[in-house]
Amino acid sequence: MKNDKRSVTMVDVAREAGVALGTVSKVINGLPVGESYRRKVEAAVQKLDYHVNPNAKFLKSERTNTIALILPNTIIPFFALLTQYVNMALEKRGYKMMLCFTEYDHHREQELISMVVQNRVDGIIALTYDPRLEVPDNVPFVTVDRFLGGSVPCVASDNFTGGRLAAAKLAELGCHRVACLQVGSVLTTEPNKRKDGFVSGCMTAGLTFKLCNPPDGATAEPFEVFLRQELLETDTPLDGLFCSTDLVAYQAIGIIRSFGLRVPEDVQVIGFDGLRMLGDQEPVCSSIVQPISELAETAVSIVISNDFAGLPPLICLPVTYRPGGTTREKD
Amino acid sequence: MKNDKRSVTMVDVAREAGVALGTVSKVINGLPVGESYRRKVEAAVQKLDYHVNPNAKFLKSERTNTIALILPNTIIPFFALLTQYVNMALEKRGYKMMLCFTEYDHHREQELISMVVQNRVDGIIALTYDPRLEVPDNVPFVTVDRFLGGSVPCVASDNFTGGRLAAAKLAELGCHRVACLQVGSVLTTEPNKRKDGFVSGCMTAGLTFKLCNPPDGATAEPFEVFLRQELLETDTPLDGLFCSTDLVAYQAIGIIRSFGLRVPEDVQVIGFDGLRMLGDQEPVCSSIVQPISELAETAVSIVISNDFAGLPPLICLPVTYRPGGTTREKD
DNA sequence: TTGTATGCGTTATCAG
DNA sequence: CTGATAACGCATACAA
Repeated sequence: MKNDKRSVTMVDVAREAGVALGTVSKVINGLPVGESYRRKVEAAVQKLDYHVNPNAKFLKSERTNTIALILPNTIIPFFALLTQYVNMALEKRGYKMMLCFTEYDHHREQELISMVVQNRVDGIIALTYDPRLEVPDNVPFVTVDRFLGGSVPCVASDNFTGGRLAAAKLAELGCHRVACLQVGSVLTTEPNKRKDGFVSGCMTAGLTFKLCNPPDGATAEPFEVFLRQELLETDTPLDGLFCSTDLVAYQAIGIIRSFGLRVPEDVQVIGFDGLRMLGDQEPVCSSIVQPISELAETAVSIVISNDFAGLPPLICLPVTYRPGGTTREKD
Repeated sequence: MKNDKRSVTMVDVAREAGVALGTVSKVINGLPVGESYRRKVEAAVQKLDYHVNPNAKFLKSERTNTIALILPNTIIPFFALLTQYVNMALEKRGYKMMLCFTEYDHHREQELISMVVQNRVDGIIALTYDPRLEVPDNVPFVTVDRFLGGSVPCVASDNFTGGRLAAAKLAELGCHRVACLQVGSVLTTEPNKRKDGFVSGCMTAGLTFKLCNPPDGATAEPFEVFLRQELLETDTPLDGLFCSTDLVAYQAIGIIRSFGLRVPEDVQVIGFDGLRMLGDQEPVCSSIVQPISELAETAVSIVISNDFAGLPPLICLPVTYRPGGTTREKD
């Protein structure tokens, strides 16, 4: 792999081709130029293995062809997938991605935004947790799953409909007494609507339902208490469960089985996300699948278009249901 | 969040502070400057909210403060973790990460290397699969888990010792007839040494062992055939299993249980990687844990130092054993 | 249509 | 120690 230490510039190409600097620039940028000149330049470019220096280019244009993606981490599968798809969507459009991890730290969220703005990114896609996040007004900014106000476009799955769908499915699968498990969130993030949709769906389907919505904190303790109460210490035990996240579903299933009950025979469980074990193995559970790829595509195409004019403040993408072994499907 | 459209430059700062451009530059870069001048400049910087334009800076310095990380994807947990830790290690040192996904495509691997070189990255960290990968000779290049030849530093876990450790553990835990499951790889990647270490460990511990090393291809079919043979259709069934990857272990455990056998009661299983379910839940299995964070730190510090002189071609980092519910620990 | 000259924001070189 | 001034590589008005 060759690549001269002293990088070759347009001047070198111009000299080699025997034309002027400006002509080379035009050829490179696809502007009209005499055919014979074009050929000479192209030959020289080939010969010298010339490539434009992005720094110099962007110094003039004030653009960097870089979009920042800000999210908590990449350990959580949903974030990992989002990262991957955003990267692909950007690459397809000739953009680079600047990846930033917040680790759920509100302060870092704000710092990182300043940082990437200073780095002159052309846009920001963010999945943050600070309800009072200050958003730059001079660089395109779109959020994923966080509605920060009318002026900041938010791309999200149709969480409400997803919740309704889960309720409808549980009813269809023969459940009568169901519950919704959701990790708290004082702030009104979009995913919170899953619960609301579920409630709505239960009412439509005539299902008896309970809610368990402990405040934040990663422990599964409150779920265990709730499930013990509603599965063991009652004579009308639950037979269906909707969890606001596949991760919650995973924990819940563990708890249920530790009680000696079976999933899906005794309790059917539907999660939300559509994750797979270890990334690409079997589904974690029956789940409302988020269209992560489309979320990424949409978010990217919005930041890049930079046309926030006729845009609805909240763009909802459709979700689908996928059986995953924790429900009793008919067939 | 304010940020003037027309970005403020050093010239503005100089004018505001009433000093010369060069002086501002020195203050910004921490070069010696008269105390009174420094103060004036700093005040002006504050007042104008000035930030250096990285493009302009790097245009001169021919550096970008960016390191490329090239790997298959971020869906596989090991890659996701590596991405995260590399990012952190880079950020700590004031570098940015340019993330590139190969999707295991040899051609893309090569293309991406060219691409990032053209983008003037200051170094490359790569986890690739093309045995004949062409490595640029003008930009620092270090691999993870792939030994490409003496001149390219490779950072890897101590796979051999890990394999030995697994064998020793299985022996210690009372196994007598064990086997090693490894997904093939014609190429001699570092992880292949896990099997070699395991063999060595078995000999040391006096364990009877078998190997199952099907060629590539993601299907678990060959493992099922092998396990059926060695668990059901023999009168000296295995009682211990070492899998070259937690993912393989996960598949194997599924197969074993589908036979009606129990893990760890009937068969103890040790994997390799130290992954956790859904990113941060309980361990996938008892496993030889890779020090992913240290791998990242090491790789980063090497590319950045750019001092490949006295460097051993292969840097092995120590692994540890961690019980994860698929072995019968004493306590 | 092609070539020339200038500027983008910094750093670095040299005179003061 | 400070302050002009010349690059850096490219784009682009403007002149030829």
